[in-house]
Amino acid sequence: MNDIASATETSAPYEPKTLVEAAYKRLRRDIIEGVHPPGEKLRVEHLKDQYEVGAGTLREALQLLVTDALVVAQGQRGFRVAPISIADFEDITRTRVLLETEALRQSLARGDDAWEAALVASFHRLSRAEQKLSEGDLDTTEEWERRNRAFHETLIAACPSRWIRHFQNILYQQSERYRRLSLFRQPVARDVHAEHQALFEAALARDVTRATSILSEHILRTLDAVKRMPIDVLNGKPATH
Amino acid sequence: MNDIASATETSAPYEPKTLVEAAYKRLRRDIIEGVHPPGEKLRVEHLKDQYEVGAGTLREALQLLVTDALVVAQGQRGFRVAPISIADFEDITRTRVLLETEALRQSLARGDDAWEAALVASFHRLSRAEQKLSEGDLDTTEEWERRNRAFHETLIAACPSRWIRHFQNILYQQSERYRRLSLFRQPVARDVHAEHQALFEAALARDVTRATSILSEHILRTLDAVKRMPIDVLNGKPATH
DNA sequence: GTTTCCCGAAATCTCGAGAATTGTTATTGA
DNA sequence: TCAATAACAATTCTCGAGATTTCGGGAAAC
Repeated sequence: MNDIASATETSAPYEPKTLVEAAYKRLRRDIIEGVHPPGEKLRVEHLKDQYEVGAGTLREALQLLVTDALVVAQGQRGFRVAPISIADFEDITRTRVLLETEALRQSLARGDDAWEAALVASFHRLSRAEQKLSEGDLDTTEEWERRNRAFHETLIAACPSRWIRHFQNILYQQSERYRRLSLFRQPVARDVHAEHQALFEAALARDVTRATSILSEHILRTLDAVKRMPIDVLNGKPATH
Repeated sequence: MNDIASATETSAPYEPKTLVEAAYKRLRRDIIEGVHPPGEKLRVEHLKDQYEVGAGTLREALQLLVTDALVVAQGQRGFRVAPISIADFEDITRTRVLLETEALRQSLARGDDAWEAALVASFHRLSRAEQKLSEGDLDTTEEWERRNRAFHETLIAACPSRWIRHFQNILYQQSERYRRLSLFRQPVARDVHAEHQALFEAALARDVTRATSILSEHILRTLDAVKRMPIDVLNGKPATH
């Protein structure tokens, strides 16, 4: 089978069988979480010690990250963490709406009983995490991340288009980076659970118009949060400065 | 600036400054043109001689091709030319319609005088090539390829979304591979020029509905051609067998 | 006749060192 | 004091060789 985006696939707990992939995953995580802030120069000589691999191996991992547009390679001047900007995030968000609503449309048209069951299950898991979060248990933030992503993935899981899902994965990854970088300023806020609940019910009812409408606004709402980001973050400074 | 897709950008005559990029470009071309048929195993040891680079260098070039989904990397079992299938091409085509019509919509809404001028120019160049082609001059096929792509790129050039254009580039590349592989059976056919003419006029008139409609059908029509491909091509055999 | 196991060959993956390019600093001259 | 040039240092890019893993054929066992 033509397994597009095996590199960015996250649904299956894929076990990295090579050092390149292992380094790739660790690097990707560190970039998304802001350990390597936007614009930072990624020197191979320094990073190969930190990630405990050879120089050539790390280079390949960096090339893979260019795929996800998390790293940019400049001619003969090495690698750099992809810069960020409000315009870019706006682009990401609007394109995400375009793709994700189409995916949802197709998913609602094709989803069978098994899909419905999976949706109920993942919504339940997400609800539990959101409940704990609202009770002040901040340790579950990490877990909520995963369940949130899982819920959104399940929503469009019945979409038969591998390409749409592939592109959607890349964009989700990108927006996640922006969201992480803006988190410390805009903690959780919003009644996200209510939005998820409405989305879930509309999906189960196969109300395409309503579901896509809710999903659009759900995604677009994150735009405001990021637009209020402090400027120094956009310039690639570390979040703590 | 966040230069997404520097690897797949083709509009600017980007000069490869590193051996990796040079090998990447040559390999990509050979894969699209069918020199390396779908499913073929890409052995580093053999290819490094053919492309006159080191083993590590070629590995990096192959990793870059994974980005474009022209090559798939399997765990510890090396690289392979991405397989093809009718289902995959159908997916590619429909997703292309989704993205390219949206891009055209935005482009028509934003295109200024300079864009109009560029569109007139590229359409003129394309028309000339199509005229020569209809006169039986088969040497211009290569040139027609470029001008056809240029025309379609100019159409959506005023679309401000880098991400949509990025994804569109990838999909265009993919569909080009399918088209090349099916060429020997379905040479040129269709009155492509008439379609281009109608598309051009609708775009100049800023008739969004008409333009997107024509573009959709224009893209979808290639589906039929590929669906009539001989089966052995789909199985990854060389086109000459 | 079919399956299983084992071993050799081939290919992949990984690493460190050398050549080429870029960015910086110091020196010279006006 | 400032601009231009030249040498230096740092980093990137490239290459070939060694360790690990996978693939294929053949013999033995059931």
